[in-house]
Amino acid sequence: MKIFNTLTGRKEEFVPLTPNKVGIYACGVTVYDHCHIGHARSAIVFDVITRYLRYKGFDVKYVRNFTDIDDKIINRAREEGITWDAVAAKYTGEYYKDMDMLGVGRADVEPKATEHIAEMINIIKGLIDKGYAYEAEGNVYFSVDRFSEYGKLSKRNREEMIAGARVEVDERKINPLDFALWKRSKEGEPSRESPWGPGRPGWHIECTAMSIKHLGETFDIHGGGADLLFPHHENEIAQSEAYTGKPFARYWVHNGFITIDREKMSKSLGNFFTIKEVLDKFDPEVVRFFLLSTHYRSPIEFSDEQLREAESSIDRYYSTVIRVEDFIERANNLKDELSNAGKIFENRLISFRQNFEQAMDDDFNTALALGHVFELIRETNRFLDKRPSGLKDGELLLKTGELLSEAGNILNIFNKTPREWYLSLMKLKNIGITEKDISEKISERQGARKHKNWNLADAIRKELEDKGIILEDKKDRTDWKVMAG
RNA sequence: GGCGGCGUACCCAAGUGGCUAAGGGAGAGGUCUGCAAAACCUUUAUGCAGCGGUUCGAAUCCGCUCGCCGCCUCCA
Repeated sequence: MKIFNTLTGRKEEFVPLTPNKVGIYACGVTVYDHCHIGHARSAIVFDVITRYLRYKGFDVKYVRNFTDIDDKIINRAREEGITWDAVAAKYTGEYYKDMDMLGVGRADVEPKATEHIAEMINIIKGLIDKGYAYEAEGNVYFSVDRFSEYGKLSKRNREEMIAGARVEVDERKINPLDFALWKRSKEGEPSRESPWGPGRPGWHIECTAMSIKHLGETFDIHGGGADLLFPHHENEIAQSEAYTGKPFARYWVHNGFITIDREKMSKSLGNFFTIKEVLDKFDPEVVRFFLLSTHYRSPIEFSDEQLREAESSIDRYYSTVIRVEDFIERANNLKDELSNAGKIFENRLISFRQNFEQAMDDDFNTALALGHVFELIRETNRFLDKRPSGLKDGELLLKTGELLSEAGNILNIFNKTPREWYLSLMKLKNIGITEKDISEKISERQGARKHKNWNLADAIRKELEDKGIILEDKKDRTDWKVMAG
Protein backbone atom coordinates (compact mmCIF):
# COMPACT_ATOMS: atom_id res chain seq x y z
CA MET A 1 0.00 0.00 0.00
CA LYS A 2 1.30 3.42 -0.95
CA ILE A 3 0.65 6.72 0.78
CA PHE A 4 1.72 10.16 -0.36
CA ASN A 5 3.82 11.61 2.42
CA THR A 6 3.93 15.40 2.55
CA LEU A 7 7.13 15.17 4.54
CA THR A 8 9.05 13.56 1.70
CA GLY A 9 6.88 14.82 -1.14
CA ARG A 10 6.57 11.31 -2.52
CA LYS A 11 4.31 8.32 -2.56
CA GLU A 12 5.85 5.79 -0.22
CA GLU A 13 5.18 2.18 0.63
CA PHE A 14 3.27 2.21 3.89
CA VAL A 15 5.02 0.22 6.57
CA PRO A 16 3.60 0.72 10.05
CA LEU A 17 5.87 1.16 13.02
CA THR A 18 4.51 -1.98 14.64
CA PRO A 19 3.49 -4.74 12.24
CA ASN A 20 -0.24 -4.81 11.68
CA LYS A 21 -0.92 -1.83 13.95
CA VAL A 22 -1.61 1.71 12.80
CA GLY A 23 -1.73 4.81 14.94
CA ILE A 24 -3.41 7.71 13.18
CA TYR A 25 -4.02 11.22 14.39
CA ALA A 26 -6.16 13.68 12.49
CA CYS A 27 -6.63 17.29 13.46
CA GLY A 28 -10.26 17.82 14.23
CA VAL A 29 -12.05 21.11 14.55
CA THR A 30 -12.17 24.14 16.77
CA VAL A 31 -15.66 24.07 18.20
CA TYR A 32 -16.80 27.65 17.80
CA ASP A 33 -19.25 27.44 14.90
CA HIS A 34 -21.14 25.09 12.61
CA CYS A 35 -18.93 23.04 10.33
CA HIS A 36 -18.85 23.76 6.65
CA ILE A 37 -18.46 21.34 3.81
CA GLY A 38 -14.68 21.73 3.88
CA HIS A 39 -14.61 20.27 7.36
CA ALA A 40 -16.75 17.46 6.01
CA ARG A 41 -14.18 16.67 3.35
CA SER A 42 -11.38 16.30 5.85
CA ALA A 43 -13.50 14.21 8.18
CA ILE A 44 -14.70 11.95 5.36
CA VAL A 45 -11.22 11.50 3.91
CA PHE A 46 -9.80 10.27 7.20
CA ASP A 47 -12.92 8.28 7.90
CA VAL A 48 -12.41 6.38 4.65
CA ILE A 49 -8.69 5.98 5.31
CA THR A 50 -9.34 4.37 8.69
CA ARG A 51 -12.14 2.21 7.27
CA TYR A 52 -9.87 0.99 4.52
CA LEU A 53 -6.94 0.31 6.83
CA ARG A 54 -9.26 -1.77 8.99
CA TYR A 55 -10.60 -3.58 5.95
CA LYS A 56 -6.99 -4.44 5.11
CA GLY A 57 -6.69 -6.03 8.50
CA PHE A 58 -4.76 -3.39 10.39
CA ASP A 59 -5.46 -2.86 14.03
CA VAL A 60 -6.14 0.86 13.85
CA LYS A 61 -6.13 3.34 16.69
CA TYR A 62 -7.64 6.54 15.40
CA VAL A 63 -7.37 9.75 17.40
CA ARG A 64 -9.18 12.94 16.42
CA ASN A 65 -9.13 15.92 18.70
CA PHE A 66 -11.40 18.80 19.59
CA THR A 67 -9.87 22.20 20.12
CA ASP A 68 -12.16 23.47 22.83
CA ILE A 69 -10.25 26.47 24.06
CA ASP A 70 -9.06 29.18 21.73
CA ASP A 71 -9.49 32.86 20.86
CA LYS A 72 -12.32 32.17 18.46
CA ILE A 73 -14.26 30.33 21.12
CA ILE A 74 -13.75 33.17 23.55
CA ASN A 75 -14.92 35.71 20.97
CA ARG A 76 -17.90 33.60 20.14
CA ALA A 77 -18.83 33.38 23.80
CA ARG A 78 -18.87 37.15 23.97
CA GLU A 79 -21.04 37.38 20.86
CA GLU A 80 -23.51 34.82 22.08
CA GLY A 81 -23.42 36.02 25.67
CA ILE A 82 -22.66 32.59 27.04
CA THR A 83 -19.58 31.09 28.63
CA TRP A 84 -16.74 29.78 26.52
CA ASP A 85 -17.29 26.22 27.67
CA ALA A 86 -20.95 26.46 26.74
CA VAL A 87 -19.87 27.50 23.24
CA ALA A 88 -17.52 24.52 23.05
CA ALA A 89 -20.18 22.13 24.28
CA LYS A 90 -22.78 23.49 21.88
CA TYR A 91 -20.64 23.21 18.78
CA THR A 92 -19.22 19.86 19.78
CA GLY A 93 -22.82 18.68 19.75
CA GLU A 94 -23.40 20.26 16.36
CA TYR A 95 -20.25 18.62 15.06
CA TYR A 96 -21.52 15.21 16.09
CA LYS A 97 -24.90 15.86 14.50
CA ASP A 98 -23.23 16.71 11.21
CA MET A 99 -20.79 13.85 11.27
CA ASP A 100 -23.40 11.29 12.25
CA MET A 101 -25.51 12.43 9.32
CA LEU A 102 -22.54 12.13 6.99
CA GLY A 103 -21.71 8.64 8.18
CA VAL A 104 -18.40 9.71 9.64
CA GLY A 105 -17.58 7.26 12.38
CA ARG A 106 -16.32 8.18 15.82
CA ALA A 107 -12.60 8.05 16.42
CA ASP A 108 -11.28 5.62 19.00
CA VAL A 109 -10.10 8.50 21.13
CA GLU A 110 -11.53 12.00 20.85
CA PRO A 111 -9.44 14.04 23.21
CA LYS A 112 -10.18 17.63 24.15
CA ALA A 113 -7.51 20.25 24.65
CA THR A 114 -8.92 21.30 28.01
CA GLU A 115 -8.55 17.77 29.31
CA HIS A 116 -4.84 17.68 28.57
CA ILE A 117 -3.60 20.90 30.13
CA ALA A 118 -1.37 19.08 32.59
CA GLU A 119 0.31 17.09 29.81
CA MET A 120 0.86 20.28 27.86
CA ILE A 121 2.41 22.05 30.82
CA ASN A 122 4.76 19.13 31.29
CA ILE A 123 5.90 19.24 27.71
CA ILE A 124 6.37 23.00 27.85
CA LYS A 125 8.44 22.61 30.99
CA GLY A 126 10.53 19.99 29.27
CA LEU A 127 11.09 22.25 26.30
CA ILE A 128 12.22 25.09 28.54
CA ASP A 129 14.57 22.72 30.38
CA LYS A 130 16.09 21.58 27.13
CA GLY A 131 16.53 25.15 25.98
CA TYR A 132 14.01 24.97 23.14
CA ALA A 133 11.59 27.40 24.72
CA TYR A 134 11.73 30.58 26.72
CA GLU A 135 9.41 32.54 28.92
CA ALA A 136 8.56 36.18 28.41
CA GLU A 137 6.08 38.06 30.60
CA GLY A 138 3.98 35.03 31.41
CA ASN A 139 4.10 33.72 27.85
CA VAL A 140 6.20 30.82 26.68
CA TYR A 141 7.53 30.68 23.15
CA PHE A 142 9.18 27.98 21.13
CA SER A 143 12.49 29.11 19.70
CA VAL A 144 12.53 28.04 16.06
CA ASP A 145 16.23 28.85 15.72
CA ARG A 146 17.01 26.07 18.17
CA PHE A 147 15.34 23.46 16.02
CA SER A 148 17.54 23.13 12.97
CA GLU A 149 15.03 21.14 10.95
CA TYR A 150 12.34 23.79 11.25
CA GLY A 151 10.61 24.03 7.87
CA LYS A 152 11.17 20.45 6.78
CA LEU A 153 7.49 19.70 6.35
CA SER A 154 6.42 22.87 4.57
CA LYS A 155 9.69 23.01 2.64
CA ARG A 156 10.75 26.50 3.50
CA ASN A 157 13.51 28.09 5.47
CA ARG A 158 13.36 30.66 8.19
CA GLU A 159 14.83 33.47 6.12
CA GLU A 160 12.29 33.07 3.34
CA MET A 161 9.43 33.10 5.75
CA ILE A 162 10.61 36.24 7.48
CA ALA A 163 11.12 37.81 4.08
CA GLY A 164 7.47 37.07 3.45
CA ALA A 165 6.94 39.80 6.04
CA ARG A 166 3.47 38.72 6.92
CA VAL A 167 4.51 37.44 10.28
CA GLU A 168 3.19 39.34 13.19
CA VAL A 169 5.74 41.47 14.98
CA ASP A 170 5.94 40.70 18.65
CA GLU A 171 8.64 42.41 20.68
CA ARG A 172 8.81 39.54 23.13
CA LYS A 173 9.79 36.99 20.51
CA ILE A 174 13.43 36.35 19.74
CA ASN A 175 12.61 35.30 16.20
CA PRO A 176 9.35 36.57 14.67
CA LEU A 177 8.57 32.95 13.72
CA ASP A 178 8.68 31.78 17.31
CA PHE A 179 5.24 30.58 18.33
CA ALA A 180 3.40 30.54 21.61
CA LEU A 181 3.35 27.39 23.69
CA TRP A 182 1.62 29.15 26.54
CA LYS A 183 -0.30 32.42 26.41
CA ARG A 184 -0.84 34.61 29.40
CA SER A 185 -4.53 35.31 29.69
CA LYS A 186 -5.97 38.76 29.76
CA GLU A 187 -8.37 39.97 32.37
CA GLY A 188 -11.66 38.08 32.25
CA GLU A 189 -10.43 35.37 29.93
CA PRO A 190 -10.53 31.71 30.88
CA SER A 191 -7.27 30.64 32.40
CA ARG A 192 -5.44 27.78 34.06
CA GLU A 193 -2.65 27.95 36.58
CA SER A 194 0.82 27.24 35.30
CA PRO A 195 4.44 27.72 36.40
CA TRP A 196 4.34 30.92 34.29
CA GLY A 197 1.16 32.27 35.80
CA PRO A 198 -2.46 32.02 34.68
CA GLY A 199 -2.96 31.42 31.00
CA ARG A 200 -3.90 28.92 28.36
CA PRO A 201 -2.03 26.75 25.92
CA GLY A 202 -1.04 27.82 22.45
CA TRP A 203 -2.81 26.10 19.61
CA HIS A 204 -0.12 23.71 18.40
CA ILE A 205 0.90 22.20 21.71
CA GLU A 206 -2.38 20.40 22.23
CA CYS A 207 -1.84 18.12 19.26
CA THR A 208 1.64 17.26 20.46
CA ALA A 209 0.39 16.44 23.93
CA MET A 210 -2.63 14.46 22.82
CA SER A 211 -0.99 12.51 20.02
CA ILE A 212 1.96 11.53 22.18
CA LYS A 213 -0.30 10.57 25.04
CA HIS A 214 -2.62 8.42 23.01
CA LEU A 215 -0.34 7.13 20.24
CA GLY A 216 3.18 7.38 21.62
CA GLU A 217 6.11 9.62 20.80
CA THR A 218 6.42 8.23 17.30
CA PHE A 219 3.34 7.11 15.41
CA ASP A 220 2.29 6.28 11.88
CA ILE A 221 -0.03 8.77 10.27
CA HIS A 222 -0.83 12.38 11.01
CA GLY A 223 -3.45 14.07 8.91
CA GLY A 224 -5.41 17.21 8.38
CA GLY A 225 -6.38 19.80 5.81
CA ALA A 226 -3.63 21.23 3.63
CA ASP A 227 -4.07 24.57 5.36
CA LEU A 228 -2.75 23.06 8.57
CA LEU A 229 0.56 22.21 6.95
CA PHE A 230 2.01 25.54 7.93
CA PRO A 231 2.32 26.68 10.57
CA HIS A 232 0.35 24.16 12.61
CA HIS A 233 1.95 20.88 11.59
CA GLU A 234 5.38 22.39 11.12
CA ASN A 235 5.21 23.66 14.68
CA GLU A 236 3.93 20.36 15.96
CA ILE A 237 6.92 18.60 14.49
CA ALA A 238 9.33 21.16 15.95
CA GLN A 239 8.01 21.03 19.49
CA SER A 240 7.38 17.28 19.49
CA GLU A 241 10.74 16.24 18.11
CA ALA A 242 12.55 18.79 20.22
CA TYR A 243 10.80 17.42 23.27
CA THR A 244 11.17 13.67 22.63
CA GLY A 245 14.30 13.67 20.55
CA LYS A 246 12.52 11.16 18.33
CA PRO A 247 10.76 11.33 14.99
CA PHE A 248 7.13 12.43 15.41
CA ALA A 249 4.59 11.30 12.80
CA ARG A 250 6.02 9.12 10.04
CA TYR A 251 3.51 9.78 7.28
CA TRP A 252 1.90 13.17 6.87
CA VAL A 253 -1.34 13.16 4.93
CA HIS A 254 -3.06 16.35 3.81
CA ASN A 255 -6.36 16.68 2.03
CA GLY A 256 -7.02 19.37 -0.56
CA PHE A 257 -9.53 22.19 -0.34
CA ILE A 258 -13.02 22.67 -1.54
CA THR A 259 -13.32 25.67 -3.81
CA ILE A 260 -16.20 27.85 -4.87
CA ASP A 261 -15.74 29.72 -8.13
CA ARG A 262 -12.22 28.31 -8.03
CA GLU A 263 -11.44 30.03 -4.76
CA LYS A 264 -10.76 28.25 -1.51
CA MET A 265 -13.83 27.91 0.64
CA SER A 266 -13.17 29.60 3.93
CA LYS A 267 -14.79 31.30 6.83
CA SER A 268 -12.93 34.53 6.24
CA LEU A 269 -13.96 34.81 2.59
CA GLY A 270 -17.51 33.94 3.58
CA ASN A 271 -17.88 31.66 0.54
CA PHE A 272 -18.85 28.57 2.45
CA PHE A 273 -21.82 26.28 2.81
CA THR A 274 -22.46 24.59 6.10
CA ILE A 275 -22.93 20.85 6.17
CA LYS A 276 -26.49 21.39 7.33
CA GLU A 277 -27.28 23.63 4.36
CA VAL A 278 -26.01 21.03 1.94
CA LEU A 279 -27.81 18.17 3.68
CA ASP A 280 -31.04 20.14 3.38
CA LYS A 281 -30.83 19.56 -0.36
CA PHE A 282 -28.83 16.39 -0.80
CA ASP A 283 -28.67 12.94 0.71
CA PRO A 284 -25.56 12.34 2.83
CA GLU A 285 -24.48 9.61 0.46
CA VAL A 286 -24.52 12.13 -2.35
CA VAL A 287 -22.21 14.40 -0.40
CA ARG A 288 -19.84 11.56 0.41
CA PHE A 289 -19.90 10.28 -3.14
CA PHE A 290 -19.20 13.74 -4.49
CA LEU A 291 -16.27 14.25 -2.13
CA LEU A 292 -14.83 10.82 -2.86
CA SER A 293 -15.15 11.08 -6.62
CA THR A 294 -12.05 13.27 -6.71
CA HIS A 295 -8.70 12.22 -5.27
CA TYR A 296 -8.31 13.50 -1.72
CA ARG A 297 -5.30 15.68 -2.47
CA SER A 298 -6.89 17.54 -5.38
CA PRO A 299 -9.08 20.57 -5.03
CA ILE A 300 -12.81 20.04 -5.57
CA GLU A 301 -15.03 22.69 -7.04
CA PHE A 302 -18.25 22.71 -5.10
CA SER A 303 -21.54 23.34 -6.86
CA ASP A 304 -25.12 22.12 -6.92
CA GLU A 305 -24.55 20.85 -10.43
CA GLN A 306 -21.74 18.60 -9.24
CA LEU A 307 -23.91 17.29 -6.46
CA ARG A 308 -26.75 16.59 -8.85
CA GLU A 309 -24.39 14.57 -11.01
CA ALA A 310 -23.31 12.61 -7.95
CA GLU A 311 -26.98 12.03 -7.20
CA SER A 312 -27.53 10.65 -10.70
CA SER A 313 -24.59 8.30 -10.26
CA ILE A 314 -25.92 6.94 -7.00
CA ASP A 315 -29.32 6.57 -8.57
CA ARG A 316 -27.74 4.44 -11.25
CA TYR A 317 -26.33 2.28 -8.49
CA TYR A 318 -29.66 1.79 -6.76
CA SER A 319 -31.48 1.15 -10.03
CA THR A 320 -29.11 -1.71 -10.62
CA VAL A 321 -29.60 -3.01 -7.09
CA ILE A 322 -33.32 -3.22 -7.79
CA ARG A 323 -32.67 -5.30 -10.88
CA VAL A 324 -30.34 -7.62 -8.99
CA GLU A 325 -32.78 -8.07 -6.13
CA ASP A 326 -35.63 -8.73 -8.54
CA PHE A 327 -33.66 -11.47 -10.15
CA ILE A 328 -32.69 -13.08 -6.88
CA GLU A 329 -36.22 -12.94 -5.49
CA ARG A 330 -37.74 -14.51 -8.51
CA ALA A 331 -35.02 -16.99 -9.18
CA ASN A 332 -36.86 -20.25 -9.12
CA ASN A 333 -36.94 -23.18 -11.50
CA LEU A 334 -33.41 -22.36 -12.40
CA LYS A 335 -31.32 -24.70 -14.40
CA ASP A 336 -28.20 -26.05 -12.85
CA GLU A 337 -25.52 -24.85 -15.19
CA LEU A 338 -23.84 -21.54 -15.65
CA SER A 339 -24.80 -19.71 -18.82
CA ASN A 340 -22.20 -18.45 -21.23
CA ALA A 341 -22.98 -14.90 -20.23
CA GLY A 342 -22.44 -16.03 -16.67
CA LYS A 343 -18.97 -17.30 -17.44
CA ILE A 344 -17.96 -13.95 -18.86
CA PHE A 345 -19.53 -12.13 -15.97
CA GLU A 346 -17.82 -14.35 -13.43
CA ASN A 347 -14.43 -13.23 -14.69
CA ARG A 348 -15.36 -9.59 -14.32
CA LEU A 349 -16.58 -10.27 -10.84
CA ILE A 350 -13.34 -11.92 -9.81
CA SER A 351 -11.26 -8.96 -10.93
CA PHE A 352 -13.45 -6.39 -9.24
CA ARG A 353 -12.20 -6.78 -5.70
CA GLN A 354 -8.63 -6.83 -6.89
CA ASN A 355 -9.15 -3.67 -8.94
CA PHE A 356 -10.89 -1.93 -6.12
CA GLU A 357 -8.12 -2.75 -3.66
CA GLN A 358 -5.45 -1.82 -6.14
CA ALA A 359 -7.01 1.62 -6.48
CA MET A 360 -7.34 2.09 -2.74
CA ASP A 361 -3.84 0.78 -2.15
CA ASP A 362 -2.51 3.52 -4.38
CA ASP A 363 -2.77 6.45 -2.00
CA PHE A 364 -6.47 5.89 -1.36
CA ASN A 365 -7.59 6.54 -4.91
CA THR A 366 -11.30 6.58 -4.22
CA ALA A 367 -12.06 8.17 -7.58
CA LEU A 368 -10.55 5.23 -9.43
CA ALA A 369 -12.16 2.80 -6.99
CA LEU A 370 -15.56 4.30 -7.77
CA GLY A 371 -14.78 3.96 -11.46
CA HIS A 372 -14.38 0.23 -10.90
CA VAL A 373 -17.67 0.12 -9.03
CA PHE A 374 -19.46 1.59 -12.02
CA GLU A 375 -17.70 -0.72 -14.39
CA LEU A 376 -19.11 -3.57 -12.36
CA ILE A 377 -22.51 -1.92 -12.43
CA ARG A 378 -22.44 -1.85 -16.20
CA GLU A 379 -21.28 -5.45 -16.40
CA THR A 380 -24.05 -6.45 -14.05
CA ASN A 381 -26.70 -4.74 -16.12
CA ARG A 382 -25.29 -6.24 -19.27
CA PHE A 383 -25.43 -9.65 -17.67
CA LEU A 384 -29.01 -9.13 -16.56
CA ASP A 385 -29.96 -8.05 -20.06
CA LYS A 386 -28.83 -11.45 -21.28
CA ARG A 387 -31.64 -12.96 -19.22
CA PRO A 388 -29.55 -15.34 -17.15
CA SER A 389 -31.36 -18.50 -16.12
CA GLY A 390 -28.95 -20.77 -14.29
CA LEU A 391 -28.72 -21.46 -10.60
CA LYS A 392 -25.09 -20.43 -10.75
CA ASP A 393 -26.11 -17.21 -12.46
CA GLY A 394 -28.17 -16.40 -9.42
CA GLU A 395 -25.24 -17.13 -7.17
CA LEU A 396 -23.11 -14.77 -9.19
CA LEU A 397 -25.62 -11.99 -8.71
CA LEU A 398 -25.78 -12.71 -5.02
CA LYS A 399 -22.00 -12.43 -4.97
CA THR A 400 -22.22 -9.17 -6.90
CA GLY A 401 -24.44 -7.72 -4.23
CA GLU A 402 -21.97 -8.77 -1.56
CA LEU A 403 -18.99 -7.30 -3.36
CA LEU A 404 -20.76 -4.02 -3.96
CA SER A 405 -21.81 -3.68 -0.38
CA GLU A 406 -18.32 -4.56 0.77
CA ALA A 407 -16.97 -1.71 -1.34
CA GLY A 408 -19.82 0.46 -0.13
CA ASN A 409 -18.93 -0.27 3.48
CA ILE A 410 -15.39 0.94 2.99
CA LEU A 411 -16.53 4.20 1.46
CA ASN A 412 -19.65 4.19 3.62
CA ILE A 413 -21.96 4.83 0.71
CA PHE A 414 -24.51 2.59 -1.05
CA ASN A 415 -25.76 1.53 2.37
CA LYS A 416 -29.44 2.12 1.81
CA THR A 417 -32.09 -0.07 0.35
CA PRO A 418 -33.40 1.32 -2.93
CA ARG A 419 -36.64 2.15 -1.15
CA GLU A 420 -34.82 4.15 1.52
CA TRP A 421 -32.97 5.95 -1.23
CA TYR A 422 -36.16 7.00 -2.98
CA LEU A 423 -37.86 7.98 0.25
CA SER A 424 -34.88 10.14 1.05
CA LEU A 425 -35.06 11.80 -2.37
CA MET A 426 -38.78 12.30 -1.93
CA LYS A 427 -38.21 14.15 1.29
CA LEU A 428 -35.30 16.24 0.05
CA LYS A 429 -37.04 17.22 -3.16
CA ASN A 430 -40.30 18.06 -1.42
CA ILE A 431 -42.33 15.77 -3.61
CA GLY A 432 -45.85 16.86 -2.74
CA ILE A 433 -47.38 13.41 -2.89
CA THR A 434 -47.36 10.36 -0.65
CA GLU A 435 -46.36 6.81 -1.43
CA LYS A 436 -49.99 5.86 -1.01
CA ASP A 437 -51.11 8.45 -3.57
CA ILE A 438 -48.54 7.15 -5.98
CA SER A 439 -49.72 3.57 -5.51
CA GLU A 440 -53.28 4.63 -6.18
CA LYS A 441 -52.28 6.46 -9.34
CA ILE A 442 -50.36 3.43 -10.48
CA SER A 443 -53.37 1.13 -9.95
CA GLU A 444 -55.59 3.55 -11.78
CA ARG A 445 -53.13 3.61 -14.63
CA GLN A 446 -52.83 -0.16 -14.65
CA GLY A 447 -56.58 -0.30 -15.17
CA ALA A 448 -56.32 2.08 -18.07
CA ARG A 449 -53.47 0.10 -19.57
CA LYS A 450 -55.47 -3.10 -19.32
CA HIS A 451 -58.12 -1.53 -21.49
CA LYS A 452 -55.46 -0.12 -23.75
CA ASN A 453 -56.55 3.37 -22.80
CA TRP A 454 -53.14 4.78 -23.58
CA ASN A 455 -54.24 8.38 -23.41
CA LEU A 456 -55.36 8.05 -19.81
CA ALA A 457 -52.33 5.93 -18.89
CA ASP A 458 -49.98 8.51 -20.38
CA ALA A 459 -51.82 11.37 -18.71
CA ILE A 460 -51.41 9.76 -15.31
CA ARG A 461 -47.76 9.12 -15.97
CA LYS A 462 -47.29 12.71 -17.05
CA GLU A 463 -49.09 13.98 -13.97
CA LEU A 464 -46.69 12.07 -11.72
CA GLU A 465 -43.71 13.08 -13.78
CA ASP A 466 -44.59 16.73 -13.27
CA LYS A 467 -44.31 16.06 -9.56
CA GLY A 468 -40.91 14.43 -10.00
CA ILE A 469 -42.06 10.82 -9.96
CA ILE A 470 -40.96 8.56 -12.79
CA LEU A 471 -42.85 5.39 -13.59
CA GLU A 472 -41.21 2.29 -14.93
CA ASP A 473 -43.41 -0.36 -16.47
CA LYS A 474 -42.01 -3.80 -15.87
CA LYS A 475 -43.15 -7.21 -16.95
CA ASP A 476 -45.54 -7.80 -14.09
CA ARG A 477 -45.77 -4.46 -12.30
CA THR A 478 -45.04 -0.76 -12.41
CA ASP A 479 -42.32 0.73 -10.22
CA TRP A 480 -41.92 4.34 -9.31
CA LYS A 481 -38.85 6.32 -8.53
CA VAL A 482 -37.94 9.89 -7.81
CA MET A 483 -36.30 11.82 -10.58
CA ALA A 484 -32.64 12.18 -9.64
CA GLY A 485 -30.05 14.68 -10.74
C1' G B 1 8.97 38.37 -3.43
C1' G B 2 9.67 32.93 -1.77
C1' C B 3 7.66 27.93 -1.92
C1' G B 4 4.12 24.36 -3.86
C1' G B 5 0.24 22.52 -6.98
C1' C B 6 -2.90 22.28 -11.22
C1' G B 7 -4.31 22.71 -16.73
C1' U B 8 -7.05 15.37 -19.88
C1' A B 9 -13.69 15.24 -24.37
C1' C B 10 -19.47 19.66 -23.86
C1' C B 11 -19.04 19.28 -18.02
C1' C B 12 -16.82 16.46 -13.83
C1' A B 13 -12.76 13.10 -13.35
C1' A B 14 -8.90 8.64 -13.16
C1' G B 15 -4.49 7.72 -15.53
C1' U B 16 2.38 10.10 -14.06
C1' G B 17 7.00 5.97 -19.50
C1' G B 18 4.74 1.14 -23.43
C1' C B 19 -1.75 -3.23 -24.85
C1' U B 20 -7.69 0.20 -28.00
C1' A B 21 -6.46 7.48 -22.72
C1' A B 22 -10.99 4.40 -16.73
C1' G B 23 -15.63 5.96 -14.76
C1' G B 24 -19.89 9.46 -14.14
C1' G B 25 -23.05 13.41 -16.12
C1' A B 26 -24.88 15.66 -20.71
C1' G B 27 -25.84 15.21 -26.18
C1' A B 28 -26.89 12.20 -30.77
C1' G B 29 -28.35 7.47 -33.06
C1' G B 30 -30.05 2.42 -32.16
C1' U B 31 -32.16 -2.16 -29.42
C1' C B 32 -36.13 -3.13 -25.91
C1' U B 33 -41.28 -0.97 -24.99
C1' G B 34 -48.36 0.22 -26.64
C1' C B 35 -45.49 4.70 -25.96
C1' A B 36 -42.08 5.74 -22.18
C1' A B 37 -38.58 4.96 -18.21
C1' A B 38 -34.56 1.94 -16.85
C1' A B 39 -30.87 -1.01 -19.10
C1' C B 40 -27.67 -2.22 -23.06
C1' C B 41 -25.07 -1.03 -27.80
C1' U B 42 -22.85 2.76 -31.02
C1' U B 43 -21.14 7.64 -31.00
C1' U B 44 -18.61 12.60 -28.80
C1' A B 45 -10.04 13.68 -27.14
C1' U B 46 -5.26 10.22 -33.92
C1' G B 47 -5.74 13.62 -28.58
C1' C B 48 -3.94 15.07 -22.85
C1' A B 49 -2.77 24.21 -22.23
C1' G B 50 1.31 25.76 -25.97
C1' C B 51 6.31 25.20 -27.82
C1' G B 52 10.88 22.67 -27.63
C1' G B 53 13.91 18.50 -25.65
C1' U B 54 15.24 13.38 -23.54
C1' U B 55 13.78 8.31 -25.14
C1' C B 56 13.01 2.76 -29.47
C1' G B 57 8.53 4.85 -27.14
C1' A B 58 5.62 10.56 -23.18
C1' A B 59 -0.57 12.96 -21.24
C1' U B 60 3.16 10.76 -18.00
C1' C B 61 10.38 12.80 -17.50
C1' C B 62 13.20 17.78 -18.47
C1' G B 63 13.14 23.10 -20.04
C1' C B 64 10.59 27.44 -21.44
C1' U B 65 5.89 30.12 -22.27
C1' C B 66 0.71 31.02 -21.16
C1' G B 67 -3.45 30.45 -17.76
C1' C B 68 -5.54 29.18 -12.93
C1' C B 69 -5.04 28.17 -7.72
C1' G B 70 -2.94 27.44 -2.84
C1' C B 71 0.59 28.39 1.27
C1' C B 72 3.92 32.07 3.47
C1' U B 73 -1.69 35.22 8.97
C1' C B 74 -6.64 32.08 12.00
C1' C B 75 -8.39 28.33 8.61
C1' A B 76 -10.35 21.25 7.11
